[in-house]
Amino acid sequence: MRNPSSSGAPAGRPTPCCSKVGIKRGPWTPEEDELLAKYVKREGEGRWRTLPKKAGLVRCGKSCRLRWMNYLRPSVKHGRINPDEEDLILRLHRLLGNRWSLIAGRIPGRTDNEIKNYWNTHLSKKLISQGLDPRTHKPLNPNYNNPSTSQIQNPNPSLSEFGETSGSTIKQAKPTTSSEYIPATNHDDDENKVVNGATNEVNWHSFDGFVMGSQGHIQGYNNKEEEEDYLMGNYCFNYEDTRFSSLFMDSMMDENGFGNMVAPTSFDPTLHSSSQAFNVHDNGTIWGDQVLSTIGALVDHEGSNNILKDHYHP
DNA sequence: AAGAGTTACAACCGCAGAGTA
DNA sequence: TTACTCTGCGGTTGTAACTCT
Repeated sequence: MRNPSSSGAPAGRPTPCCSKVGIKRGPWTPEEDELLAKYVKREGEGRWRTLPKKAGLVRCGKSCRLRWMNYLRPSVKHGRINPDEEDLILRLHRLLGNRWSLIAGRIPGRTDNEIKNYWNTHLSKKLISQGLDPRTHKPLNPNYNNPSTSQIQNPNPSLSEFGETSGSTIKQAKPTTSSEYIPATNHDDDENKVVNGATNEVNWHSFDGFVMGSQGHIQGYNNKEEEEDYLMGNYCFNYEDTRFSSLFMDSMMDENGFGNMVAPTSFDPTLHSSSQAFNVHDNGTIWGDQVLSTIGALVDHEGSNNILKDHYHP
């Protein structure tokens, strides 16, 4: 926390906006929070510069906005970041870098500030301890042999980076690149099988390569109808507890982000609303439209890789 | 028990882009 | 086109809380 009694900028630096005489700084009191929350609920967000005076606060607009966005907003989720969220942060960071607002926009209830803090205090150190550069997610030392990852058999390095072993033998989706992509319509193709090593249960990659899972478990069809829908090209994800699985992300990415991306062949968002397409718990994991927007972001981010767009809008 | 060291995170800063007159 | 304001972003700081010695 900053010292509430401190005021003004250090000598030699431009005067910050909050350094005006009489403008309060530092931690917010419950009374201030209440004033701000009441005002924003009544008048809505925006016009931050004039808000403090109207709300009866002795703060600068910037400070008010920050307090609202990062703490008071009803949609802000308080509490520890769970392992699923952590996994998603890692993967999104690998794709997007330090674009905290973009990352936060895809993790419900979490703010960019919170994610940035969590990254700086936890995840960057975690990657370093695994011998990975937290900026690039690549090995700091190419010769580094991380004992915790060296036994992972999965050919996709991103699986092992985050300790995701799950006890299953996972057959990698076809190593397809955007230029190589061939619509996979033959669902008898063993390449799309996922075999659970413990149970011998066989499931199929959804999206012809993506696996939608539940808390790291690999899921297949819930019933015969789903299987038939899938085979008919009408497949729709409607699991009760479908997560934005890390396997799903893995199957979209290689260490460069997109080289292993596989376009869907049987999923058409124009046929299924996103909420129908992905039915996800509200416990901090991803909703359907966010899955789709994430996919969109992945594609938009690179610009050069339009396989999903092309597939949806040929 | 106490001081030193470390961690977590709220809050501040400067900058850049968008919008507007 | 330019100048100005507003908003949002990412980097950084400072301190309360916690852990270690």
